[in-house]
Amino acid sequence: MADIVEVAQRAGVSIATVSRALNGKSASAETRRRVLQAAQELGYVVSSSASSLASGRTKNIGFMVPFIDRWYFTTLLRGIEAVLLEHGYDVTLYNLQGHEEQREKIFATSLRRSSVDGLIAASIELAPHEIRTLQDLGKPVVSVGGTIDSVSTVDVDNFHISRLATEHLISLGHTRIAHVGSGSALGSAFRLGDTRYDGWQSALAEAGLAHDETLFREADFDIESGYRATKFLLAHNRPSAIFAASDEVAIGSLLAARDLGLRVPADLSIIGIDDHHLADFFGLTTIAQFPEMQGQAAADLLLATLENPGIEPQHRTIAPEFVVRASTARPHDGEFERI
Amino acid sequence: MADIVEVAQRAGVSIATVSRALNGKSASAETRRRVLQAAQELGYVVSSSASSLASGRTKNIGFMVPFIDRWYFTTLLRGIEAVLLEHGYDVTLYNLQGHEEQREKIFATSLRRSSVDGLIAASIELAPHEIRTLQDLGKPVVSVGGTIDSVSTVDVDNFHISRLATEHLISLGHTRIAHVGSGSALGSAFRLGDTRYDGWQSALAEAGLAHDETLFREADFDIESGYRATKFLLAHNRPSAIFAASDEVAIGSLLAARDLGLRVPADLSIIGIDDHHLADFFGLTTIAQFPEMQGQAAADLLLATLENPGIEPQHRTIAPEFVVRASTARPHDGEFERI
DNA sequence: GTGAAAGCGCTAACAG
DNA sequence: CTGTTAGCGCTTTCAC
Repeated sequence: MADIVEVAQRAGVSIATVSRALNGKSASAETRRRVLQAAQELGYVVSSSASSLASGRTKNIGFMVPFIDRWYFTTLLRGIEAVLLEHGYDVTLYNLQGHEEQREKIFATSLRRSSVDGLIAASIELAPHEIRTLQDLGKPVVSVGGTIDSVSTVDVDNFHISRLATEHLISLGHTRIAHVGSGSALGSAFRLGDTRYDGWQSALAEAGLAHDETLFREADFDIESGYRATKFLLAHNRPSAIFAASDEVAIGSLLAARDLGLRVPADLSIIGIDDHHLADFFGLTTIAQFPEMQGQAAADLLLATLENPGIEPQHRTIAPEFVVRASTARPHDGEFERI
Repeated sequence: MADIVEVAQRAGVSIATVSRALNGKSASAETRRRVLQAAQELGYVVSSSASSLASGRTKNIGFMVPFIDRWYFTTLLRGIEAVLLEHGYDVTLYNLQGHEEQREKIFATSLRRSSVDGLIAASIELAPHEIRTLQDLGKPVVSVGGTIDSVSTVDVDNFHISRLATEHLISLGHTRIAHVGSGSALGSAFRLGDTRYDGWQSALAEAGLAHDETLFREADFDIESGYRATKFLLAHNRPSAIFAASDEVAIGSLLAARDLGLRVPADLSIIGIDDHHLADFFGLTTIAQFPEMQGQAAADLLLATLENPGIEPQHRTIAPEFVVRASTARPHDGEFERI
């Protein structure tokens, strides 16, 4: 593989000039053209290790997630990738999902051997010493779904979203509105459970609806958990509507309702959060939170910080959007039909 | 961040000795202990770019996928990560899912700036010039779900798996066995569609069942597509059993059957492939193909090649496993009940 | 705008 | 087993 010396010879300039021309630094138009052409002809691509060693920049950013096998994170990743790749960055994945030792290794070694220029951390609850490690890195970090102080953050307003969802149900005339969410299994990874619970409570209180804790049921953020929680709810203290903390949970609710012979939305309204790719298929009313956009925003913020190290941490909130489909209606109103 | 010189001073040895001690090369026990301690005390971690530049090894491997937001790939990734991280490797993701330019950039730049020591490519249909690029890299590649010549490969025997699935249905007494799979949208990315179709045909022929092309219906590898294909099948030429090319497709079939008022398995048996995490929830009989194991095997092969560059390309086939749940039964046999 | 030269922090011979 | 030394291939002053 050709190196910078060959390019310099072919272009008839010094290697310093090649470096500058290729990196968009000062160089005459003609020189730049010749260098570009020589590089092109030789199929030259800069060696990342040499470039990193000399410049301190790796053109690589880390993406840290508590899980990778969930729609939210892979979708986030796609948004991040799209903008980062366009700017010549690769992304290496730090998945905290594995064993505890795997997690320790990531913090103790992977992150510290400075193979990334910055980090995007998604929905992660970090231990104090882990946060210290990140800070000591001295590298820009942007947090998505924000749990890290004094770094740029992109998030959605979960409290607001939950209120929107609950208010939608209230406006339809529901008074027995249940909430399923805030599971414990993800408790240490997500912090949004509580916020969503609070938004639900808040909307209920504002509408003058009595607090009824038996209308809340815990579930992890997946279909199966939503299914079980809903079955319990429906058997014990049947609500006329359910606000599920995610679309996957809501799909579980949908399936549970059907297994019990209830019609949605005639007998039970269901609303989720996400606009998961399955939401359309299941005719689920939901509140879109655009993870891909969140990823793009996070990447943009990181890039901005990389280009302007002195910049203040910024905060970007992605606006949610209501997506009305067929899973919500006025109580006992059968005019809607699922799929 | 401390560098190797500091460690050398603190340990009272030369930097070469530090390097050796840290890399497990020859060094006396006592020296190694002192070096390790000094490094520990200083919080020293080798600079990856310096190390890469000097050694030619990056401790980074690339994982290339046609999509990232599918169960199969994320599960594969988890297997890969587990073994790679343990051996001190990071993994950077090359997702070909984006725009065409994104794909080109990955091949033209990302892969060629030699920031990885090797590559694991999953279920990707590569263009000839892309294969050339990979070969020119001169780096070990292992392919999962194999479409690349002369590199180590791990896969499952899809033909065999399809036969197993179909034979199961035949042994139950079914004679009208449909197949839904082999979608076109993924046609360029996967090659397993055809193989699965062939296995189905083969088992049918061997059992002396007449070929009936109307019992085949195309679907992409997701729930919605499986749902639509099954609805069509059920309306036009109703089979007594369906062999779905993946569990997600099978779940679509399950939902379609229910929406049409059919009971599974009393009125319709359904079998999938994967042992997707939702399979258990839906009571789906399936054939497990263990993507996590596939990932581990791929990583093992890659590591072996990295340690022994001269090694011959190897081929590892992961054995599938039958998982009998509640979605298959003899025709008209109602003794099983879904969930 | 361009070239010469000094590293970036480490690894890998080569001696000893 | 250990120290000395020569790079690895670039980027970045510093002069010109």
